[in-house]
Amino acid sequence: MRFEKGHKAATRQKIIETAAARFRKYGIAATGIAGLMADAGLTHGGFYAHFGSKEELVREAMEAAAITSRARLERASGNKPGLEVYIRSYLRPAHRDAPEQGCFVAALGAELARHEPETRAAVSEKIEGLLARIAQQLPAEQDPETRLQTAIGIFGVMSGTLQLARAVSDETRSNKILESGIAAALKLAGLSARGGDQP
Amino acid sequence: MRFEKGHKAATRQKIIETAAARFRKYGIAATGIAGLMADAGLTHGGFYAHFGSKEELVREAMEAAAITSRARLERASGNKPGLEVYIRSYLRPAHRDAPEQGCFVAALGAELARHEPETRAAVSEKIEGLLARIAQQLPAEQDPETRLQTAIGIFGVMSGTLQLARAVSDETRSNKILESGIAAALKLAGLSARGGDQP
DNA sequence: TGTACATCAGTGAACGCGCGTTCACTGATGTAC
DNA sequence: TGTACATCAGTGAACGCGCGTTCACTGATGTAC
Repeated sequence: MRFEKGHKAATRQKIIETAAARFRKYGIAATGIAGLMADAGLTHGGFYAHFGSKEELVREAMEAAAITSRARLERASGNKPGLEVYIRSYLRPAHRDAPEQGCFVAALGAELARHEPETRAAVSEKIEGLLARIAQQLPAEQDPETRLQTAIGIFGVMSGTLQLARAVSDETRSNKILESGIAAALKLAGLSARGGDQP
Repeated sequence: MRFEKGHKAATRQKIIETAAARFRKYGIAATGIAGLMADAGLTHGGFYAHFGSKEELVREAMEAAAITSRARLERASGNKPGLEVYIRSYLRPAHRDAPEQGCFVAALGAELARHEPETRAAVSEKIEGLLARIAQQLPAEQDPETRLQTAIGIFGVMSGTLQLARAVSDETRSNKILESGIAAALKLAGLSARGGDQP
């Protein structure tokens, strides 16, 4: 072969990662195959040697993006107050300003809900996994059902306020939204929202 | 004139309302002018007699959609526990299943964040107005700043969990997400989350 | 009251463009002899 | 060690299609005489 072993797999991975970034930055419908492939340093014709369709790439890219989200949470849970670190990291201005490297739910949630059942199923699975992982970070004395319910509220407020912060154009007001999101998420998690008035 | 007085204004309104529905249902990028005009019972050529560009229609349609959101809140605040009625109405399965008539933030939040500054400014204004109105429903003893912060958390969890509920394909799990969203929003609002254990 | 003309909301063909997808081809390398 | 051939990841022209936008035209009505 004229390419070293593993070359094709590496190219495929490159395309997936480029797509995961572009989809989150510009939206899926607004991202074309040709531009995407050019971004990955290739021409558009080669695309179908790697994927059966754009939709198949969407699925792969969302799985890749979900790994990032999972890593973000796992990095945070190394610390003692893992959930608080995760919440604060998620609602940082840096995350708001870099959707291409950020949470795929906040960047594409509404758009993914309109995709094919197969794509939605794959996305659902990733979301449920993330929610379960957040639930694991909650105090163990609560029953699993309650913890999952709390986790849903926490993640809902996180992705919801991140989107609000991205939609609002004035930066000061946007920062205020992020702060309010942190306060709300911490309150739901039963963590101090005001810097130490609870143990 | 060969059309009765007010005919053009009525047509314009028809286009705006059709667009407001289609944008929320299919997304803005995925909605074409021709299909939109056909839906409104017209041909595509007439579009530019009413609007300077698609982007201008987006702005108009979002303002129309915001009026719906505002009406939903105002209808709820006629009742005594207005905010609770609003929260429960927002997180109903019927709202999840009919994005075309629902909240434009949950349906298009992430996509709107990618539009032109002029559009974003118009959308921001609507969002801030909605947040202020929610804040007004909160107990008056709190200072305005705190109430706004709480309102942001409440609306964040509402739109965030509605989107999660739309993204997750299994209906049972989706309903559970809505329930969890209600519980979280009520908790943030200081209202009973478990059916009456607070006054 | 009856005809001629002005108005203008809406029509539909056409514009250049980018979309997702297909396919015959290229050309650098590995293998066979 | 040197040549001939097979491999196959990537190329780029081409497909039909729908996009946003433009524009010459239609035709029903209101107004002028």
